[in-house]
Amino acid sequence: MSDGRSANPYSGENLLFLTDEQLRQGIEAMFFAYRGFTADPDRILADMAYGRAHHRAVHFINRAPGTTVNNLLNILGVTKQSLNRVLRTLIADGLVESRVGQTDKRERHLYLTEAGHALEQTLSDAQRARMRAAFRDAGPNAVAGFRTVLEAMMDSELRHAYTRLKDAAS
Amino acid sequence: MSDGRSANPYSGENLLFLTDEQLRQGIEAMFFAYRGFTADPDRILADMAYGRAHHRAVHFINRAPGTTVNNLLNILGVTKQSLNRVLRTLIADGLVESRVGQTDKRERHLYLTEAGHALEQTLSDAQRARMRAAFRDAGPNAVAGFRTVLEAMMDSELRHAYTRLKDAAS
DNA sequence: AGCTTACGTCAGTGTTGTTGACATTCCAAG
DNA sequence: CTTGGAATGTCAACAACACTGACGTAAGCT
Repeated sequence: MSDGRSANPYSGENLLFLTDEQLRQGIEAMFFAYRGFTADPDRILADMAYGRAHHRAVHFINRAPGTTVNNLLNILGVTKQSLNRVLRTLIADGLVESRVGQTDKRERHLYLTEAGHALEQTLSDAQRARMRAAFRDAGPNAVAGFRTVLEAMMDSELRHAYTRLKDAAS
Repeated sequence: MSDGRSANPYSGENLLFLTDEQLRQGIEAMFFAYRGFTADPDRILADMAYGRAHHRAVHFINRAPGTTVNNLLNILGVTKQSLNRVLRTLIADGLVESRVGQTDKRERHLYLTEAGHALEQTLSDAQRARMRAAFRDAGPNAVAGFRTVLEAMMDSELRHAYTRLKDAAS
């Protein structure tokens, strides 16, 4: 356990927060919390013919309107075939619009329709409500720590994708 | 947004951490971080005939040796048919042992075999390594906040399951 | 004896991931 | 200018893993 890094500001007894038992509790907290995190949208989606994959697609198309399929692929981390099945149903149902690229006609730019925005609102309202309650209960200091740890846990490519989205919103 | 709870210690401009944009960033952080969280075990499991479901089962059997099938069902939040498929392969491959209950012979108590422990070690070593790096980078204060928010995000039943596991380890 | 509980299993279905094959479009080398 | 390769996106088939529903067995409880 003690790796003896002298550059680390937390030394000696303060390293107790890095014991295997602490890490295991962090792992389990992550597991149980993620279940809660997806529970509300999942309940809403269960009534429709959609699943979690549709939610993710709708979320990120709303977040970055006009994004290409390839771009969305990198963010979601699935194969293009997998994403395509989801997009096909969303387009067929009139929730997403796919426009051929102006400069590069190979690209498809994705936009939410009115109905798509409505679904996105419904889903993210539910998810934000839980997040808001958790944030409020925990307080701003805990929220800052929450985000610091999560960012440190991401793969570096995903952290960049996350940062780009974050910065684009400002 | 402003719910005007006077019992809340964070008021006025401090509520900025509860804006929709902040919540959205929390949601995205959760999404990307969870991908990182499962990436390492997934890579290991991909080479075997196992998946994430096997990992979860092995993790919690290791965590609570002798647990019953029903108990595991509640923790994992899947149907018995779903869990059974996983358990059957784990037992057939000699990673998990199922013992008929002493007092109640209807129950099956689950234990990891030597080989089961070996797999659990491999998987949780990989997962803990990432968690440890994230915790160390973020520092103990952030880690405390991380766990506070995650606990607040759980469903209450799951929070109880989580707390029981946590307390049982002390 | 009859009801409930715990567990296992078979059959069928849906979502979501995968690989393989293919069409279209762009671009650059010859 | 043509041709070959790279990039983008679509269609088809398959695997993993969740779900529901129905049924069977053994054991405990009233």
